[in-house]
Amino acid sequence: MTVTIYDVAREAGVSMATVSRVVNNNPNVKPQTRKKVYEAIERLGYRPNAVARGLASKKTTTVGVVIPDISNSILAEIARGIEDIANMYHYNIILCNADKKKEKEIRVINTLLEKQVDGLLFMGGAVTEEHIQAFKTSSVPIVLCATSDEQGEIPSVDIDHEAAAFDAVSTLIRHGHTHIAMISGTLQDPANGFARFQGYKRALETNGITYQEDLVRIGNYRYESGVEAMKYFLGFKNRPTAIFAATDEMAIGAIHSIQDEGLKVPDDFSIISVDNIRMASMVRPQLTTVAQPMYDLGAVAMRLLTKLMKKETVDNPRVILPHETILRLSVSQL
Amino acid sequence: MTVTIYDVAREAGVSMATVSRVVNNNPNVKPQTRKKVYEAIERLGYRPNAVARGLASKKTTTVGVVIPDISNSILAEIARGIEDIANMYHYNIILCNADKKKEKEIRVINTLLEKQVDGLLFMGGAVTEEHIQAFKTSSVPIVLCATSDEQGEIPSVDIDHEAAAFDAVSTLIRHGHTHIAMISGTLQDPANGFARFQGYKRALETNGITYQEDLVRIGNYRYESGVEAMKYFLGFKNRPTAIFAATDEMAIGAIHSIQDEGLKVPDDFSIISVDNIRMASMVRPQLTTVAQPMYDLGAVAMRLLTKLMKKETVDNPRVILPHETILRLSVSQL
DNA sequence: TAACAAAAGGTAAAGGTTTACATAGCAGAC
DNA sequence: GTCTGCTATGTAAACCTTTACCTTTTGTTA
Repeated sequence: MTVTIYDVAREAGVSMATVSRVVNNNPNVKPQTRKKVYEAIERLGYRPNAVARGLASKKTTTVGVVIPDISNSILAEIARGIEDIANMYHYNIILCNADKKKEKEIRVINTLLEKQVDGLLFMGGAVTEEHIQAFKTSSVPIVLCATSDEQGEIPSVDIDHEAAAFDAVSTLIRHGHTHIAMISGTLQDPANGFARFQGYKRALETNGITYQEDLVRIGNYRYESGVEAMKYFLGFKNRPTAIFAATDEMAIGAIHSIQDEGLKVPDDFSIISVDNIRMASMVRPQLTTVAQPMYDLGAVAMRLLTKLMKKETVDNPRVILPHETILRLSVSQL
Repeated sequence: MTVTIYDVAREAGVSMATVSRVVNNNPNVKPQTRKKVYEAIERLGYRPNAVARGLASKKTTTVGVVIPDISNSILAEIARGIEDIANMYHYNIILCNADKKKEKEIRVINTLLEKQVDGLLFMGGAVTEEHIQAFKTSSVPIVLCATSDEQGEIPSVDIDHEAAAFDAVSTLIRHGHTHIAMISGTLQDPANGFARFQGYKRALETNGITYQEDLVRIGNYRYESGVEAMKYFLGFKNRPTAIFAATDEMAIGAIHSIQDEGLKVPDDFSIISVDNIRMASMVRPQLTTVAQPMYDLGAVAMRLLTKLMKKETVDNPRVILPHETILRLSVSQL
């Protein structure tokens, strides 16, 4: 049925070791022999069995990726970066959605380790003590992507969410705004939630603006919650003049909420956010936002992981990628 | 170093076969023995080696997915459907981007088969004779998702793109439009390109409207090419009153092209398209479009594949999922 | 209590590679 | 012609399970 390395060896009149050498490009094979073996492989339609190979060599050339949700456009972009670099280094990707559920995350990490992946790329919500424990049972390297652990024990690649938010709000302030509301994510979420909120607060404080709790509204990162939150601010007698949204999607929701009310962006409200999803420039007015390098986040994380898997020494295992403010049309001088 | 089934067996004072039975939930084990084994597993931190298991059982509980580009939101949504169902049936997914490049597609198919996946889900551009040949060397089932082969030899799950386009254009006609332009994809692409174009033509013909070649503009499915194509139509002395775009993204590009000219949708132009991406309802005016059930496409394809992998008989190996016209605000009566 | 069936557990081979080690062949130095 | 040291090739064990088949134990029935 299945043709094995033995069949090829017999067909080519050599030993199986020689066939193995040919298949693995070991130089110690006479060109003439190599040719015979290739011909036999061709004739029999031999396909090396990567599972057997993995068992014998203890390497699977496969890495596990746990991701909250591949249908999220930001994460999909990161995943593309991961896959491209993985591919470049001849690794394949086993992808697992875990929806930021701790229990599911732990479960897929274990499954992935059972499958003997050569490395693990983890994207998720908070990295808890329980995660760290699961990571510690691993004999293969692990890199955190677009998240990081409190203690900084684990190699990671991320942006500085706090600074990104700080820059966004500072841009608003530089445009003369002082009455600035925020549409935040949940403060339980360390990166997109808490850190971005902290950046907002610090920007206000740095510029001598008093933080007001009622100017912060918690959303769930999605469009609808942006619409919702903005409706709330629209109800104020003393409306803010600018809105900082933790994500582009919520910002776009806010814009439409404003427009549906017959008001204008940026004339009546300036809007800024963090992310720079494709949609940010596919909306009117185009959204001013602090770009996070999504593709690079994935690419750099995967590159780091390849180094770790090859046991190369890495200078800095905790990479912070730069963010960049993209000025478009949703922010104007007050 | 690594703890094996032998170590567990010794620790629990049983044979390795018993450990294997316990791990695989074979009922022929005394509860008491089972408990001893579980305790030994716990004590030693034993983790079954899925690679060895795969070699012995000739099953990897892994399926290969070749996808054009995971960062495309439609495909990411399909992928999510695939992964959810895979997960439900305890399969993992090896994901490979192939960018609709034939050569790359063939290569990853071979890699995936080497990795002994239990099945293959293929999304791509055209399914050529060469693809069919590659599929034929496979001993595991293959399902086409969001594509299909001319000959219909291979199980597949897709929508009827021609009918979807037909319905879209018919909606325009029902609203009184007769001067209808199309922003198409490349006609080399069988599904999103050629089939949708055919649907456009058939709808015109069915309603006694003469097809005019200069009312069709070829784009690349993306926003910018929608903007571009619409600019072209805007240059006409005798402008069309409605636009059918092959994809939502191009339709949104067209809308903005119109708005940037100071004109209005749907007052000056009605716009309709096919897809129903998330963005379609996050844009003003909200886009009327023919929805394709993206998540279900993936989910149903994966479900079909599980049946094939279990050698269950399937009634209909060529599934066409229904599409549905979503009336929103970009189309109005002429 | 004998006889038998079913349940529980054990033994060993098989699965398809890689790889450490051994051997054969051959060129060049002396 | 012998010895040295490569290069080329072969042999066999190891990788960690599953599983077919066999043996022992347990339980049931007459």
